[in-house]
Amino acid sequence: MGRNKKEIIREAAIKVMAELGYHHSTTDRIAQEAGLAVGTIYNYFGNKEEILEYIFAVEVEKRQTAFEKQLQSEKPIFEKLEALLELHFSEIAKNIAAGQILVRERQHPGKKEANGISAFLDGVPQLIQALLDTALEQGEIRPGSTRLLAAAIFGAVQEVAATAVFSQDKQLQKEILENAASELVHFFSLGMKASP
Amino acid sequence: MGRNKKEIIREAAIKVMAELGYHHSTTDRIAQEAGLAVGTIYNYFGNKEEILEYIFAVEVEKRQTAFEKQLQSEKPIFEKLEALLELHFSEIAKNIAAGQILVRERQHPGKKEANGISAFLDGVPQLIQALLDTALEQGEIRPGSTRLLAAAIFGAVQEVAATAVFSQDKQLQKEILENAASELVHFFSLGMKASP
Amino acid sequence: MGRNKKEIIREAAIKVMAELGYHHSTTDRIAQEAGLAVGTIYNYFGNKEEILEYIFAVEVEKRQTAFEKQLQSEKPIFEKLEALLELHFSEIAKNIAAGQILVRERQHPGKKEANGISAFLDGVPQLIQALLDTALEQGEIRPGSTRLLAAAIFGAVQEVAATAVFSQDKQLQKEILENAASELVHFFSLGMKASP
Amino acid sequence: MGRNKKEIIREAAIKVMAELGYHHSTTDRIAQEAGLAVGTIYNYFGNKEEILEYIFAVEVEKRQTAFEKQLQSEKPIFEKLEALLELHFSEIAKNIAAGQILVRERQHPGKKEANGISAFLDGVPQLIQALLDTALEQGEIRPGSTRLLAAAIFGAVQEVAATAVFSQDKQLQKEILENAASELVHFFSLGMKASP
DNA sequence: AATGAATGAGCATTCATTCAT
DNA sequence: CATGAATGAATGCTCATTCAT
Repeated sequence: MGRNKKEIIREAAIKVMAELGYHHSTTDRIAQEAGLAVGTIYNYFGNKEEILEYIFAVEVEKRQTAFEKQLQSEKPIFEKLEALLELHFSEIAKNIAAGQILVRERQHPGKKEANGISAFLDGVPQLIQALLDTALEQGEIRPGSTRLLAAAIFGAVQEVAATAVFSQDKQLQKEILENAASELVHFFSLGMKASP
Repeated sequence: MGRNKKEIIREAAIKVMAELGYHHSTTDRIAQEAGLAVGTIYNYFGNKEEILEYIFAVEVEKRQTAFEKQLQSEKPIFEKLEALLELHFSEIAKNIAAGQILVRERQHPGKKEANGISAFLDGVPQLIQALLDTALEQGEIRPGSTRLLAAAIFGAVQEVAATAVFSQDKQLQKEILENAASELVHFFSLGMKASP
Repeated sequence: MGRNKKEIIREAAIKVMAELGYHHSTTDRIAQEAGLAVGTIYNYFGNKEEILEYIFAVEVEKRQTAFEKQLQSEKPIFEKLEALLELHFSEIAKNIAAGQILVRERQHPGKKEANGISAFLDGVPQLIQALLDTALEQGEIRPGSTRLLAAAIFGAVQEVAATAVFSQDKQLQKEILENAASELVHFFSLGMKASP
Repeated sequence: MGRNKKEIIREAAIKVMAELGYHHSTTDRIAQEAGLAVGTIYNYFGNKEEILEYIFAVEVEKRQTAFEKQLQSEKPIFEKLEALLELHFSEIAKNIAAGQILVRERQHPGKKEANGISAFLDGVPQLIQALLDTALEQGEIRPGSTRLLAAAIFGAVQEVAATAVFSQDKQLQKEILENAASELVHFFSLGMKASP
């Protein structure tokens, strides 16, 4: 029951924050969207920021297990990566508004403690780096700074997702989200250069 | 004189916004940092957001001519790209605070008209795409969605820059900024895959 | 049973209000301290203020009978007074927290009807005045405004009690509470002036 | 000019807080009473509590110099005391509303640092005690706990003032305020007891 | 009677912007 | 042009009270 209410608030907040951005989203507006009184929000969240953190946390959790599964699998790195991106983009396709938030909000006002936001913005790059480190040991990828590469990959994925979720053209949006995983992995593995 | 004042405000705003983020930066604080009265700011900018736009606009302008020069040159695409990134990262190295803003602020609350912010966030990917389109025609790169690739490249660059400018480790920061251009272009051209 | 619950709430409220003051004491906090649900409080009290009134009322009642007894006794005024203060300070010593409330809270936001609070803040001075009026008739005390003297005495007692109950030094607290009655009566009867 | 504005706010706040009590006084209401915008209040005070502190501080200051003068004079203790009370009650007579606040508000939520409120509630009793200590050394008063006596005197004065300022009967109010000083000092020096 | 989730009026405080000097 | 005091709409959050279960 309580879970249900918290869920209602999360969904309302996603709708509102996707539309207005975190800073222009008021707690009153979120409450209204949720069909609840403002006070009710504060029975489930300590403050406005915690709502955003929770939105991130839920999205992170959705990807978490998949991530761990792939990390431990024996598949070649690029297959792992593609599986992860496939999941990521399909989740975004299922919830464009959440995708907009994931891609646009960057509040780390102090970056205190581990919260859902830094779990995503900092945690995901770290996981990617772990993936690359393993691949490097296995000789699957060329030598290079896995830290830098992980950042590059994360950024690339985020920006492609951003392009999709903020696209006005719904057809284009769908296309990008469907093809992004394979196109990006292709790009990440072989680069853009035409074969000689 | 006027130009000078506007410049003073821009620099003060960069300092403040880099530290506090756009939303937590007050006009009073910026005025204080600039050694001016708040009112004076409004003689040079219509409102707070215009300051941010101007910060972006100036950074865009710094890269503009270089971009156009490269677009028209006959060099191979990856040399062009590397030249551009070299410039970009060296500019960031010269002004870390400005880099933090470039990389963190994403206010398109309506994305009204063309402003300095969208000139960067939307314009740069478009320019990259133009670059790729030309390269594609020349057969320098494999077929593929240049739009998606352009977004990926822009995102990768932004995130690597973010890693650098928010790094506490100044030595690491310097390293990343120095090597990012060549490492990224290498990555973009040939991918990560180990050669067989 | 019901009586018991009301008592539990009163005691919890004393603990909380002594610590936080009336205005910073929340009904939730009181309920928690009482081991009850907030709603339950409202089965025994109409609103938060009534709890405070009840606290005062109970303390007043404890002193009431003693007061009446003394009023009707034939003892000299200062013996009566000392007996009353003795009772008062020993009650406070038995329940410091209640004493803190008695001494610190002064909500007469309208002073509507007769409630426990005004029964204490207004009633006690009136009773003292009655005592003095009798003594005056008997020629036990000098002529003078008994209203003013009653107020002075009440205020003096309250402030001495305040000094004690808010003292950090538990030893000092005990000392004050033990000696206050006799010292104050001495003071009230003969004043401070050194005998010639 | 600024001084003037702060003064206007202080006076408005006295009016409002005397009527409604500190906790029921809203900043909006104070601003309205002052003929200013709420924001303006915050140009002169950090928060609502500081207004109350300032009210106390100003009242304290009015009595400060007189206090110091009397402390250093050679007059007999009871003359000093009477002079002080004379001042105190005449100040209250000049500003009944301020007197109501002085007598009713007891916010020491933490009693952090020295503020105007504790300067009054704690400071004045200490000053009285210092006065008594000197008198004791001089043999002007009987031996006894000057701490307790100081508290008693302070409380007596406060309560008599309270009786006056909250009296509906304006004539009575005037009378009390006029006679309080001499009546109280008489009481303090010789007590109430009828001479044998 | 007991519960405690839901309520929403209420309020302190912030801060971009204005404009008289 | 420069100033900075004044403005007041906007907003996050609290908490006494209610009421369906």
